[in-house]
Amino acid sequence: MAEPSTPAPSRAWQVVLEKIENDLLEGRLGPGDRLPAERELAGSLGVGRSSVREALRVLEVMGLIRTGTGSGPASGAIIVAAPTGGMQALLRLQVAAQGFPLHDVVRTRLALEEAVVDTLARDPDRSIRESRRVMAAMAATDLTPGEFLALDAQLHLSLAEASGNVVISAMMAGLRTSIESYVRRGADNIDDWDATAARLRDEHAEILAAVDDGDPARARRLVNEHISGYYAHAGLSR
Amino acid sequence: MAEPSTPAPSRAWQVVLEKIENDLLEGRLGPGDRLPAERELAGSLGVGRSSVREALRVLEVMGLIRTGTGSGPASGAIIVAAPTGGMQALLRLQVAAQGFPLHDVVRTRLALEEAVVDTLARDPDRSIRESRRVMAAMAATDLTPGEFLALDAQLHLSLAEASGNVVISAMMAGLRTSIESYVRRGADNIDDWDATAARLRDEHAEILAAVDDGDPARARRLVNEHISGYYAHAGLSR
DNA sequence: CGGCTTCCGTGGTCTGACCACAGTGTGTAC
DNA sequence: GTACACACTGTGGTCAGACCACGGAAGCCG
Repeated sequence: MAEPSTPAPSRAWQVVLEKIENDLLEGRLGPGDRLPAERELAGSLGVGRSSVREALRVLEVMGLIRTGTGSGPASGAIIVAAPTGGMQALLRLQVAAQGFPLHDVVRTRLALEEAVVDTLARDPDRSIRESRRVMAAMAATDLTPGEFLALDAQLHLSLAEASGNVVISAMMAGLRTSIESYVRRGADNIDDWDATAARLRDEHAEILAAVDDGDPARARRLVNEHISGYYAHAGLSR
Repeated sequence: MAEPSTPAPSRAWQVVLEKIENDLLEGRLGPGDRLPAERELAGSLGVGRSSVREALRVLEVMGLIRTGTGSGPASGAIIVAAPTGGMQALLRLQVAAQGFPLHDVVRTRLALEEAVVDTLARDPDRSIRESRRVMAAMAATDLTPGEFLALDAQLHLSLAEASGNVVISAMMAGLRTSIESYVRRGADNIDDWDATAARLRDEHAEILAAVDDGDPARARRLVNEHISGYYAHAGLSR
């Protein structure tokens, strides 16, 4: 069986990427560590600095490193492993390039969101205090649709974070932002916004109640109706 | 409310990325189209060619474009929107950088896999012919653990594809490869491989049967036990 | 001792120069 | 007239070198 992880790095920047990934896997690099300077990396790997920079750029956009100028501990490329940023960029671009149909994004969000409330309902130890706080903020009646939707996003994201799954949190955040502009546009299609907002508030309360009651099935059903209902109402169902 | 999509692109490569993303969103670019030449892009945007290349590198790793040398229709940067590659790279790197804990990856896979069989069981029109074909191939008794696991991955992926959700398919493929090395290593922890393989075969058959019967709940339960059972057996549960 | 200046190493960027590659066109030999 | 060989052109891939802005650190001077 061949080595799938080393498929002949024909391009110089792939050499850099691979070297860093290996250092990561072997434990030579970890969160918080600083990468060697670009010029040094280029010299030690026998490639040009521009190739190093292309690899670092990829890592930066994927949310693995953060780069800083100047000197001191905050300078250079530092492993941060911030998954959300990378997932957001990937999903946003794929949706823009029509690699990810809007409908599939919504369906995926549905699946993940159901899993989140299912987990929360099964585990009474998980704290959803942050979610309650956001929900309280949404009770204000003088919110613009934009503000309301921003809080709504925050609420759903806080639930994902409460479930304690970093991967799902990152995916949810990414899915959400990738369709953000469509959601905003969808709000314009809604005639009676106040009534819709009131309904959404009620649904949120019901979902949290189901979680508190430890009723995964009900929470699943409610969250499904909540999301698909909104998309249908905003004319985004297809 | 500010413009979240244009947060002051302080870096030159961000200008390029943003320009391409906007062209994508406005429909000026679409799958199959060719991007302007690097030198031309650099000139029209007022940035250096190296900055253009950094942006293109990001797009390439994310699976949005494919670059080719030489001349003719296959040369240059072409929009391909191949989501799987980008998702694989992202998840693999994030797991390597410990941004995504193994346990969360497995739990996410569980959630998505359950959603897949749920969808398939609810919709009798979905064809799972490919999945049956792979399952038949797995019936061979002379497979090495590596071959068996490769077919297993193929089977699960084919189910995701049968569900017709590109996003979930890409995520599943990415999650799978991101933990591939651990799965392989886990196979070594199993004493009686033949017995394990036989059990996995049975479980696959049961899952497909539940799908055929149109029983989403049973399919969910079986697929959950199938996956978490294997990880527990291989000592990867934590 | 305190404040200021200089220095140095970092990433960020641009420019120009090659190379390999693959079509295209042209010229020449037959 | 045809067919083959060659140079040409435009593409990405890469490298080297030169700046710049930034920010800490060391040294200098009052």
